[in-house]
Amino acid sequence: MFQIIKQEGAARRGVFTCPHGTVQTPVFMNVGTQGAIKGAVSARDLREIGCQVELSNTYHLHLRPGDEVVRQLGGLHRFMGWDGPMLTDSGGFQVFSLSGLRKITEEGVTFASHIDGRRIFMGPEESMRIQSNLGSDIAMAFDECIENPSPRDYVQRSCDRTARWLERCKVEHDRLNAQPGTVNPGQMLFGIDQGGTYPDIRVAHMEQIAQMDCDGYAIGGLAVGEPTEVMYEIIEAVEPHMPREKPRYLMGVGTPSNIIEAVARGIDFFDCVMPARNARHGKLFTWNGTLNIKNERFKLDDRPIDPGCSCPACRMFSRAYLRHLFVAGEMLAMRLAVLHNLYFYNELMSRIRQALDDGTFVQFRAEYSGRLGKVCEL
RNA sequence: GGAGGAGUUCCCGAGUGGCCAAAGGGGGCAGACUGUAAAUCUGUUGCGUUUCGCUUCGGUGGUUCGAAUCCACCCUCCUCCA
Repeated sequence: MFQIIKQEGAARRGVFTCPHGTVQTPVFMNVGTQGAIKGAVSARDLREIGCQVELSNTYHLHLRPGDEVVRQLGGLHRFMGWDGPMLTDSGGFQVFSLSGLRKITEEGVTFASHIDGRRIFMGPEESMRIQSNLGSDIAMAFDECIENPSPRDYVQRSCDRTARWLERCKVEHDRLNAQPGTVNPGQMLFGIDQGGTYPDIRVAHMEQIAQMDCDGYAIGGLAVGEPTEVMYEIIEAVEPHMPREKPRYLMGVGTPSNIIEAVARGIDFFDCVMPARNARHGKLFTWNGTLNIKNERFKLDDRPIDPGCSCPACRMFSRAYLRHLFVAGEMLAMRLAVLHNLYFYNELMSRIRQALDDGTFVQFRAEYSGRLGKVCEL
């Protein structure tokens, strides 16, 4: 399933095989929560911007249009027109992001739908059932993404519960895969490490779930307000306890610099809403740092966003034109910006893989880790 | 020609004696955003030597301790009647 073809320090260059194709790692998964990348980007665009894995969300698709609807239409791949690898997040992040609208018990989580307030119960079994109906290649375990900061005793209790939930996920997942008529019987399951900023809880939880033979392991609950250095320390603490031969996924991270640093610490999979959301808000990534395309300084700038980029936006349009589209509130502004930022992220991963192939990742990291987070002055 | 009404900061628009450098919107400028309740949110928007000073509410003059606010004249615009 997962083959490591090269290693440089803790960094790994691998190939992961899914029912819908192989994935070259390290990889960034493009987030299309409701079956679409926000900003008018379709599955058709994903190929052009170098997307390998598309990510969608269990909670959101369960509410709309309903996972049963998606199942009847042949699964999410067919529904949204994406035939490549796909991961579905479990709804565990919504336990965090919709914290004002839910109640947690041992059984699971009761949400008040953010759309109409309707009560939605989701536990490990429900999350697995929904993800099975969606037919993704990788299902994520149903967890609680714990807010930061949280008291130690709460984090401990939550992690214990998340571990019990994983056992239930595993049982239900295996049962559903074995059932006749399952949309994607080859669907895999990734477990998720939690533990807030407490290294010992993190490690103990990781050791516990590592024994459950998941297809991959994720570190969740990071980049939720803790300092970046703390995030790196947690990754360093947990990484040695993650199974070597299985893919590692750092959930919801992050900035280009975060990704480079996490690859250096042994992570293979990433996802983040940042490139898409920032793009919609006019903040663009370039190889010389970030820029806010809405800034007045681009009013007469006839150059592309990034001269070194060959995304659909940079191939045809100037900064001045893009700025105009943003200021004028044209939809095209967002679409072009999102295409650019996602292209950039996918290209970033491609260059990371190339550096690992060439054995030059150390140099790559030294050159770009700091630079990509700075403001682009050019 | 007659009768009414109106001129406020970049724009629209509140304010009818001191708590007003002046509400609220818009526009402008800038910032935030990390498993997406986000095409969202925040800050700022007269000048300066910034717990204070200066200039500003069509113009000029006046009343008053104090005027965007009251008075006189003037300028401009709008509506109705002839």
